[in-house]
Amino acid sequence: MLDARKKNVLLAIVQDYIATAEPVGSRTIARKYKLGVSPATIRNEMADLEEMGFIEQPHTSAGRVPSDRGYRYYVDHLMKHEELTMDEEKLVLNSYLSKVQDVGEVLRCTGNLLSQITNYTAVVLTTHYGKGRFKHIQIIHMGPGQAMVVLVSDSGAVQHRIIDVPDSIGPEDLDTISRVLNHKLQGKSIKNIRLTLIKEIYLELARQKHVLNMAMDLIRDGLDVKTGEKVYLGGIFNILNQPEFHNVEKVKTLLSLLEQEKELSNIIEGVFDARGVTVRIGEELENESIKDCSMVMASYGMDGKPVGGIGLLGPTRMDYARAYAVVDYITSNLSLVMERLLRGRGK
Amino acid sequence: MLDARKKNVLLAIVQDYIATAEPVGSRTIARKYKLGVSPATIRNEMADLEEMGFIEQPHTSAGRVPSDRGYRYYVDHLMKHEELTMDEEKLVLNSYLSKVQDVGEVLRCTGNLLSQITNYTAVVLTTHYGKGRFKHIQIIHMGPGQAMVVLVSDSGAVQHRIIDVPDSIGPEDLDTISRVLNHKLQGKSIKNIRLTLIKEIYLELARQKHVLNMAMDLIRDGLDVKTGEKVYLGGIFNILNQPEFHNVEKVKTLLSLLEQEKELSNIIEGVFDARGVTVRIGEELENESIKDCSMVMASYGMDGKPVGGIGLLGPTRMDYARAYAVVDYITSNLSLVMERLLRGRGK
DNA sequence: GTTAGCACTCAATATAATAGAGTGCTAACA
DNA sequence: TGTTAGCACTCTATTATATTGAGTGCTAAC
Repeated sequence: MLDARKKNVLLAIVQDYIATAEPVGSRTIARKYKLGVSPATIRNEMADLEEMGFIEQPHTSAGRVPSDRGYRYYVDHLMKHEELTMDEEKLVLNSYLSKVQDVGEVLRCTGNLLSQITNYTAVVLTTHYGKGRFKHIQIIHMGPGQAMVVLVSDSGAVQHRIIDVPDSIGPEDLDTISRVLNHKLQGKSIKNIRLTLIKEIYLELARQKHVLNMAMDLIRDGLDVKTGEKVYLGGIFNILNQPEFHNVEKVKTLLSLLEQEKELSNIIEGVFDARGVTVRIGEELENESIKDCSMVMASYGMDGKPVGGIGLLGPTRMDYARAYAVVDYITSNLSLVMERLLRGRGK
Repeated sequence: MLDARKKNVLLAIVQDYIATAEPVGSRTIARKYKLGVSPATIRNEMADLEEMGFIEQPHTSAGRVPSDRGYRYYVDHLMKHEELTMDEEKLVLNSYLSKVQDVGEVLRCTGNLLSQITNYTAVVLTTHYGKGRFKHIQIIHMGPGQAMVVLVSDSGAVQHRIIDVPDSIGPEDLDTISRVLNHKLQGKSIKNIRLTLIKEIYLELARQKHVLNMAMDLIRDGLDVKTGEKVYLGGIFNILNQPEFHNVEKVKTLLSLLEQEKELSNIIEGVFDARGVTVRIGEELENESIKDCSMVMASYGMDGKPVGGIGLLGPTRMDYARAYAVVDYITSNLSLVMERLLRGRGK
């Protein structure tokens, strides 16, 4: 599709623009990238590349800038895949070693790591709660009339909630209910708990009438967990270091997007089914307010099933090779950490 | 200290500047605020006020702008206290009614409310975990070799953590340990748990040797909770709507502060002991990067004891009267919500 | 003590001039 | 036929220069 020299010119333009954020002229390319031809020749090639839609000109007397399509071609065909430095890998491993207490903490830490290493804004997403499967429930008696429900899903999400209980119900009753629920709910999809189980619970607990009502209430209200995903952000203000965001209006539209977690999770969920790292460039993100941005994303998970995703958000001019390497390295480690966390060291 | 007319002039300057963000000239005051005197007279008063340090001039041919000291005088002596509109109060109450499941959720919601109503950036802080007192612990058996520790403090914070346990320990053993710990730790300060209890636990469980080691490990590692406060932010990007932040450099220093949770919590913790709403203006915040900002803060709590604080961050030119009213209204409601949440409806 | 009047200051805006980077095209060259 | 030197042209960015206008401080009169 593109002959070797055109590829080289495009590569030079993309690399130079990523590095300098200045439109790239023919002379610069000839000087810096030694393609063995004169600026005039390069100008001809550039005219062709522009006609094909890979680069564009901000105005007549400026150099060329890659278009979304140009970046896409770069990512798909020209980009050299990088690796992290030893130091960076060590940083990641150490962070994970010291934070393996709690899923939320691990994800927050992941967001910070991502942004710290890359200087881009990081987005970390946990999967929709309702998609998980039931793992364990425990109702803990905390005092007269008060109890706490703790619900754990196989994706590692833990929900807790304080509820009121009739004074007549003691710790043993709560244990009974817990046991029955655990038995009945094993492996069920959390989203469907309410629908499927009312009858069964009824039969099981019919003999202990005073406990029954409580259990029913619990299923109706207590398990009505918030089903939203959770989004962790890291390095929000990193984006301000990019020259394309020296204008406050742009920053505003971007930040207001970052506050709408719904939008973000839609974008990232779109790549859950993809293998490995996915890059969405500019308009490919299909969102007006970040049409000048790109996102490098991947999902993490257990046993090959995704339970969440991470993404790096930067200008379309971002360093894709580096972002790609970082996202790749971190997702695979994150998946390991999650498995260890949810299954215990032995397994 | 200031005669009535000077007060009126100062009030006019502060109000006008808060409303317009433009330096206020003598003519504007005479026209808009009908003090019954001519611009020339006002100029004389302004010269006095400037000499006293209440106002300053950005440059010779500009109007006057309140100084930190001017705002301070305004807040202490001139400000009229406002109330929220019915609609706003309703909004707050409704939000709280629908979110009373979980402390974290309530605080996140509070951050959003604050920023939504005021258009300033909201900071919501929970108290230092170690300062709370032990309320309940439960070790839940989740499968062979795996258990979850749930720790609740009287300030409502809940910590959960998955731990490995020896395969030889079954659910009943975990119950035993839970029971002993609950008994021994009742009401103790969480920070001191480790120091005070090792001996006692030892005596209590000496007979059940196989459980003892596990309990010891738990005390040593499992209860070593993260002691940091938690900070919830709302409406970070609201600050961008203020004309004083049209310059990206300022935004950057501010946002980088907002990412340092430590700094923020120090500021807010400083007002935990104060009754009611506290206002810190500009340099009073003692932090270089927000010397052009002010914060309106208050603590919320139970039984008069603070368990956290909230704050509104805006430019020194912020609308103190309104921020004051909002912070006041929301802290008192938040305190109620927290009490209800942690004690159950009846009490 | 108050006020009108006026010269003065200084940022902000508008206007013009200049420099410089980069292009596209043409014509000559290998 | 592909490559290249040369050159006129375009357009932004920068700098220099006027112009405007809000607002002041001071003085002198009321």
